[in-house]
Parts: sequence; C-alpha cells; structure tokens
Amino acid sequence: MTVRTHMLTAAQREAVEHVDGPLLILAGPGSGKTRVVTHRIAHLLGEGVAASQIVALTFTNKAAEEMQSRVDALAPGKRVWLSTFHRFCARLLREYASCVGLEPNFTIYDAGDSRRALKQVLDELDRDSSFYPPEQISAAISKAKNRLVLPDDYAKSARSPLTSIAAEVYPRYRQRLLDSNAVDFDDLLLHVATLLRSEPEIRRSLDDRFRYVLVDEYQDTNLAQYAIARGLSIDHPNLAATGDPDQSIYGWRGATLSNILEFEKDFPDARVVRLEQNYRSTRRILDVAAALIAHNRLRKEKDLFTENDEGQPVQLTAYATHKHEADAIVAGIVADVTSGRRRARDFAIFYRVNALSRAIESSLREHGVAYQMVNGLEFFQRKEVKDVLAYLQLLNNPRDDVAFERIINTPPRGIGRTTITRLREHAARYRVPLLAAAREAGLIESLPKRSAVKVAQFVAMLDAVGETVDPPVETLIRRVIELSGYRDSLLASEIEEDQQRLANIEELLTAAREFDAQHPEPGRLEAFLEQTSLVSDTDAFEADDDRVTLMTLHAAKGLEFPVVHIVAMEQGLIPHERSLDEPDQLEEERRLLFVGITRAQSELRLSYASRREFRGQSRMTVPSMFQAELPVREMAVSEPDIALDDWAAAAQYHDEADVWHDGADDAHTAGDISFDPDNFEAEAPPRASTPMDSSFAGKLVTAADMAAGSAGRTANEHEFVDGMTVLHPEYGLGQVVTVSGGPSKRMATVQFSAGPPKKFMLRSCVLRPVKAK
DNA sequence: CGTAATGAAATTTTT
DNA sequence: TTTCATTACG
Repeated sequence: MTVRTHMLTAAQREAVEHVDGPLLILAGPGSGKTRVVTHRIAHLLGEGVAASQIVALTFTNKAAEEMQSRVDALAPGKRVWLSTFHRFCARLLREYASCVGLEPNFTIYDAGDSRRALKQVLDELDRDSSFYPPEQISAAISKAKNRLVLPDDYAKSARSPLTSIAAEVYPRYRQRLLDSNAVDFDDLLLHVATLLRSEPEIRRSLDDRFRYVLVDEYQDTNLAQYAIARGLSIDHPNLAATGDPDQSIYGWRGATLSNILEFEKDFPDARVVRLEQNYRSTRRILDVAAALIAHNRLRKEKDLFTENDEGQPVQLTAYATHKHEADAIVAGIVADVTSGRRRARDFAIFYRVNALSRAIESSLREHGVAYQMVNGLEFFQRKEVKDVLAYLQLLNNPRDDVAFERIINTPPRGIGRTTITRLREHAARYRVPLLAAAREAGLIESLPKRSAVKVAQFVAMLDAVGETVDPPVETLIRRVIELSGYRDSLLASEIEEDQQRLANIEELLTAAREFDAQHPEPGRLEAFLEQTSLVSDTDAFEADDDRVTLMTLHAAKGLEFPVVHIVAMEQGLIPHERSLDEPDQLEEERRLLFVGITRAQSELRLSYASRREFRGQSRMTVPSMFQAELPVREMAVSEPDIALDDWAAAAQYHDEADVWHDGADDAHTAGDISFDPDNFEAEAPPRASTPMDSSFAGKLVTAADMAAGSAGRTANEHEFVDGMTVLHPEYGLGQVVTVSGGPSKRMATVQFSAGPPKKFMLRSCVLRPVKAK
C-alpha cells in the first residue's frame, strides 16, 4: 500500500495527535484510516497514557488482529486492549456476571443456537397460534435488544401482529436464556449496556479504567454499542470514533446511521477530522464511486480526491447470459495471469447474494483457476462441528438446555421425541435444567424403563467425558467423539458427506491442539468455546494465497484488490428487490455498491447479463437503476455478447432449451416417463457431438446441461470408470479406485495424493474427469 | 424411533 | 436449483 510510505498529511496528523476530548474521524475509503488509528494509539502511549487505559473496539476479528499487529509494530511490548465489541463485552460479563443474573461460565449462543432456544419457547407456547416464522420473531426480538428495549417496554409499544407475538415470546425467550445460563450475541451488548446504565458504581469504575476509547466503523454501531461507548466516556470523554456514513451497510442488522451523523450533537465540543484523500484507487474509479454516492441524501458530504493516476476507464459490460458473463470474466483473468501481467490474487469478484457465486465458480473450475470463496457456511457452523462443540458446551455449563437437546440423541441412541418431551415436562415442573432432569430419569413416572435406561447411559457417558479437571481441549474432544459414538457412527456411514464430516472433526482437533498450545492456563475450555462462538467466516479470508477471491459485497468491506469485478448489476439484485420500497434501504444498497467499487485499486469491471438463470429459472433482466447514476465519460460501456448474431443464436438456443426444459418438467409431473439415464443419453447426444456446443466453443453450457439441469449431470456420472484420473477443486488430482452403486446412486472412491480415499456421490459432485492426452 | 418423501421458501449476516 | 422442515410410513 502506498499510504505506508507517505508522511502523515495535515489532516491525518491532526487526528493522530489529538489526545483529550471527543474526536470524530470521518474517513473516506482508502484514506489511511487504520494507519491513523494505530498511530494515534502509539501517540497516546508516547504521551504517557497507560496501555491498560486504552481500549479499541472493532466489529471484526480481522480488523482487531490487523490493528493489534500494527500497534505491536509501532509500540512493541505495550498491551493495549484491542478487540471486537462482542469479545470485549464477553470478557466484562465474565467479571460482572452475577450483576445481570448469570454465572461466569455462561454459554454464548450463536445464531443457530439462539434460534433453537427460540423454537423451544415457541413449542411451549401454542405455536400454531403464531403463523410467523421463527426467523421473523427472532429478528424482531434482536432488533428490540439492539435498541435496548426490554420485554416490558416492548410489550407496551407492540402494535403490529408480528410485534405483539414477539412481545409475548420475548420475555420467555429471555428467561429461557437466563435459565440456561446463556447469552446470545445481542445479549453480550445488551447486558453490558444495561449494566452501565443501572449500576452507576460499576459504570464509573469502568469509565475510569478505560479512559481512552476508540471505536472503529462507527457508522455500523447500533444503539447498544452506542450506549456502551457513551457509558465509558462520561467522566473521561475521550471517545474517538472513526467511520464513514457512506459505508454503512448493516442497517438491516440494527446499525443506526444517526450515531455517526449526530456525533457532534452528542459531543458538542468534538473535534471532527475529515480524511478525504484516497490513496487506494485510480482517479476514475474514485470519480465513479463519488458520482454514485452523490445520489444519497442521508450522508455527510465528503470531497473525495486522489493524487493517483486517472487509470483505465471503468468498464461496464453487458452479456447475453450469466454464463457468458462468468466465462468472459474468467477468460480475462486467465489471459492476464498467463501473460504474467497479474497474479490470481489480484482479482476479486463481488456479488450481491451468495447464490450468484455458482456460475462463476463453475467457470473458474472449468478453466482450472484456483479461487477462494469467503462465504456462508463457515467451519464452526457446520453440523458436525456444532455437535461436538455442544458436548463441550454442556460440560462447561450443565444448565445449557440447547446443547442438551442438540446432543441427547446425536448420534442416534434411541432417545426420541416423546422421551425428550417427558424430560422437558419434568424439568419444567421442578424448575431444573434438562441435564438435571436427565439425572433423575429413573424417577420420572411417565418415562418407560427402557427410555430411562438410555437416558441414564447418556448421562453416564457425559460424566465419563468430563471426569478430569481442566484437560487439554483436544483430549476432551477426542473423548467426546470416542465415548459418544459420534466417530463410529460416521465411520460406519457410506455417504461421502459423512467422510467429509470426519475430516472436519479432524480439523477441529487441530484447531483445539493449537489452542491448547497457546492457552496452557486453567479455564481453557471456556476460552475455547468463547473463541469458537465469536469467530466468523470473513476471518477465513487469506490474503496471502495466490487465488482469485469470491465474496459478497458485504464481506468485501475493509479489503482492497488491484482488479475488482462486480457482477449481476441488475435491478432486483443490486439494488436487491427487497429494498426497493424503502428509500432508506435503497440508499443502503447504493452504499453497498459504493463499498464494492471503492475496493478496487486499479481496475474496476462492472457487468450484467440480459438473461440470468436464478433459482432454476432463466429470466430476462433489467439493468440496475444504479447504472444510470454512473458517469459514462469515465467508463467504457460495451455489449460484446449481445451483438446481433449472438442475439439470434442465443434466442434460438434458449428456445431450444425451453423446449427441453418443459419436456423434462412434463415428464416429471406426469410421472410416467422417468429419467432413465440411458434413455436420456440416447435422445440427447453427449456434449462433444452437440452441434450447438462446438459453435459456441465452450462459451455456453451444452444443451443437455441447460435443458435438463441435473439430468445433464446424470448423464455425466457414467463417464467415471475405474482407474480414471479426476480433478477435485480442493484435493487436486486423484485416481478412481472403484465405482459402485446403482444407476441413480453411483459412488466413486477416489484416492488423492494425500490422505485416505474419499467417496463421492457421482450424481452431484464436483469431480471432473481429466482427459487423457 | 428412524428414515424417506414431499413441499414451501429462498438477502446481506461484522458477532 | 437447492435447502429446510414437516409429514408419512416402515
């Protein structure tokens, strides 16, 4: 980055050298914000402020780590508390747990856990009366918590049908968590915020302890976070907030843009510093971004400028289909990489929704381009990992009912719904946790002896796992997977997915081992659980790998890449259809695109397709309204694949595809013509011999793919034979050892260069045959 | 009690 | 298209 070599500008120096009193740093994209913040911390230390009096709060672990390492470099040996809001609050809550009705060993529920807890509550209430999906109720409660609204007040203000149901559920949900000695993500903030508000003594002592508070990404703070930052900055009002209203993209998660817009009202004597010079992007990219964001009303105007070159024009390209789009982008990347002009890691491809990654992924795979996807289902969210962790959670916090219900019959041990219901009833009657109820299984009259024995066995197993005091986490996990039968049940399975699950558990063991090495002190189990529940997938991004990066626009915040592609610039996607009716939400979509655009250092390429397959259906698209807001003079607009010839071909092609598709559907619904693969192959010639395919030279999917979707792949599964060399996107090259299973469930066992052989369901797997030369 | 089968729904997701 | 959750069956 250029900025590191620059001297501080006047504005930067002003922010860095500010010591006492509130400070707002309005930092445009690429303006060297992190540098300013870290230098300011170093400056404070230089001015004699004790490291223990400084706390810097970020939103992501990645941001916290980044700052940590840069502060370490500037001020070696000083231990400034740099952490995410949530981790900071978790730590404080361990200290003050009793003040909010918790014990120090409380469990932190992630989104999935809290949804389970909520469902338990809904089950107890007459759930049929509420036809709202749990997600919506959960979102309503979460919003309330973020706004610091407690159940009583929420009930008073409930108006709509949804909120009145949420009002009914909220207090019970809250009680359920307290009973389980657990908190959800929102609670971490809420408990600390209410603690600061209702316990003046504690607030004062914390305010005194953290005299210099820095908050990063202030535009994304919600009311709870605001209250925490405020509560720590009354006696020592040295709050330094950094942020950019134009990069606020989490409004839907409760962020209050007014926090930053009204900072100066909150702190009338605040000093405001604007960092408007951009060191990241070319002049043209910055101009495009500025022109776009100028259409927003809810903002503080900034005058973004740069001394960088004007660079190449920003490209806006229309393609005939999403497939053309993906192939053209990938082909361009391949050309740049093979010519040595760029490395794969220079490229990033952003999209609005995860579902859009598929087309790009398959194109990247076809071209053999290595990529990393920063996406949804991250490691610690996987079922098998959550299962194993639930055992640890229950060991650490025996009152954790969510963990109990998760593992009582995982792996299956013959404890069914009715048994669990009986346990719940007993637990409710005597007001004890489920695990305690399970210990008394023999005394529960409604429970058949057979069931009671099984429950007793489960409890005995759990006790055996937790026998030793404070063992290494790795040891504990090993005992869990052995004694619970989890490992055996996966080993016995023949499904490829389960083999993968085993591998994931191995990975968890590795993570535990590393954790143990770094945390020899007691209490490591709790620390490990806290760690795992507070990490996220964006943390997984590895900047060092030489791979193309794929991610959503949201995940892109805070990163930068030499070449950025933003795909699917279509109405309904950017802006997303669900944000079209609310002006505020529309502005947030614009900010989201602004964030994406400003990630680009030297090249920016926007694209869209006139036809896109989405959710199994191919549809005509409408260009994004934001396209009309971009300054054409800075750009190169082209429509390579919508030239007349291609149009005609594409139209003909799609007509054909539609016919195929309808035929397939009819056969399916009629139920009389099944998709016998052999039959199908006879009617639809395989790829190579399709005339259409050769004329499009790999640009389009084959008619078979397009027409029949999964049927196209069904035909493929017969291509796999013993001894064949295949390519897997992650494991690389491997050899097919055996092919087994009937026509519809063909499996291949593949030996890769490392590790045990893996099994794959051939019908829908990522294996690609490698053509022999 | 466990599995197979059917059907409705489908943003973004710092923690 | 895919994913999930609930339901129906063995």
